[in-house]
Amino acid sequence: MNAHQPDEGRLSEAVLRPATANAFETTVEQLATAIRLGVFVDGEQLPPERDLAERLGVSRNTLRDAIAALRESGLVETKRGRGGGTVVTHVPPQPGSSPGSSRVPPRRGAAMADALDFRRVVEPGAAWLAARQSLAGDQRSWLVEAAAAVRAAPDAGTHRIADSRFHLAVATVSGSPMLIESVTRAQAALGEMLGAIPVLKRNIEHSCDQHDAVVDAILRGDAETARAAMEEHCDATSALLRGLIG
Amino acid sequence: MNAHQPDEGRLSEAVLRPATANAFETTVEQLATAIRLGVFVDGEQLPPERDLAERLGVSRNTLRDAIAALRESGLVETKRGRGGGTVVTHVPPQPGSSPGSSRVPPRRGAAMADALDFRRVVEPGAAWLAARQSLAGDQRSWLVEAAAAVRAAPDAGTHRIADSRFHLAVATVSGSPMLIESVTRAQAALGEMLGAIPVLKRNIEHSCDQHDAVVDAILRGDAETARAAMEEHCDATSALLRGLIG
DNA sequence: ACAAAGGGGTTCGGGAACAGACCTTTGATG
DNA sequence: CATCAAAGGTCTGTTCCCGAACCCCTTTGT
Repeated sequence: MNAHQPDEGRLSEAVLRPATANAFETTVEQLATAIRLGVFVDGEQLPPERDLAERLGVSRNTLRDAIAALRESGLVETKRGRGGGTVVTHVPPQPGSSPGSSRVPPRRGAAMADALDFRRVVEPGAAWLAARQSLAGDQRSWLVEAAAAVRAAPDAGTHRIADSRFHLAVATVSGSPMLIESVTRAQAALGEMLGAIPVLKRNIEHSCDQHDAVVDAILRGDAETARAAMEEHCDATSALLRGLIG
Repeated sequence: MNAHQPDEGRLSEAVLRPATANAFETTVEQLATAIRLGVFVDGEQLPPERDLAERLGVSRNTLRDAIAALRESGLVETKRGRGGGTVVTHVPPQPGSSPGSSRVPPRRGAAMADALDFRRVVEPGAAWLAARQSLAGDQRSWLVEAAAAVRAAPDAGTHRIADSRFHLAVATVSGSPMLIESVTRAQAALGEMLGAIPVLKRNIEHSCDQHDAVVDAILRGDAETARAAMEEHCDATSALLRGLIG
């Protein structure tokens, strides 16, 4: 109300964030996201509970509850005894099988737009930064393989996971933990919607070409081109998604 | 170890984040950061405890403990009764008064580099996005005033706060909550170090000119120029900071 | 056959956070 | 001057979560 400081409440509203939800839900969310993004692939996975709990900064008890929840959702299965453990049994759903695409949650529209904008900033940023790093040999081949895996994906579900893995790989080789987390959050936020994109052969091929362009530029150390290529890529999927929402 | 999936552990290591610290510390950190970044200016501030607690997603009890901690650090003072409340009493420290600049924490080097990289991505991104929004009149004047306030700052401490406020303002008008949070985190991570930059008149003037360039481009809706200007600005302070570390 | 080891499964006490009601101070208002 | 309302201050029962020890299952190696 004071003309001298017209921004009085705005900054505090924008900056003060609602902190953290409870540990159990956070853990479930985190693991479920990791699985859906393909951080853990199908088959035998997941570190022992004691290790995983420590890495997630959560007690083993809480972690176990979270795993139990995942088990009841059919995402994982658990076996006891030596050599046992929790394995991922997630077959990604094929889009189109559940034609609920038109059921756009009323309130989520803003969140979607936010995630798209955010992604459009951080993913090209990660590509740019990655291109400026001097990458080790295994990192270089990792990128190439990740891009190839997307192209080789036989069906829509596999494609979705391979795509996430590619984007996370780019973020990871950028070497900035804060950027990695940001890309993860963007991917997680978009995950559901990206799975709803109708999978046309043309779109996929185009997308793969863009991946290759990104990898190529990163390997050449051409940061500006890497960023531009990733921007193009984000804009393309962004356009598809916005079309779905209307 | 498996040649077929050489990235096995890498992604999970990169993606699984250590979750949350305890609520009390988080709240203290959040409020202290907000104050040091100038979200709450000197004089009378801070919403009533009940409101603030709700906005931070924390119980009033915990919030009160946090405020008590701030009070003992001399950041705020509290008055009871109607019209009372908690007011900010923070005079930002003048750099150079404590010549501990050379005491670079041994382990923090990596975190610093991370924050600088991250900022170099998200701040220009925010400027870019802000330029693409159709801004309301009060938002436009807010930007102009924020930039002017930096120029008008009489001393180093005031300058520091005005600078944060400017960058947060840019992020805010970008309209993306996820970006706002990212910029906040970057500013918070760099806050201490930025305060250690020797304040040469030349640097400050240059910095202000860059601010103006950013605002100008945003107001003109020239996204690419806005981003380029902000990149230049980030690179400039980045160079100064890296010089301090060696 | 047996023991060792590497996993998951279970239990329990203590401490942190929460929700919500209630008390106290103090400026404003009639 | 009396009263009210808007703040901070206090108390209590409950829920969540952690830490750590302990138990049980299964494979592997001798």
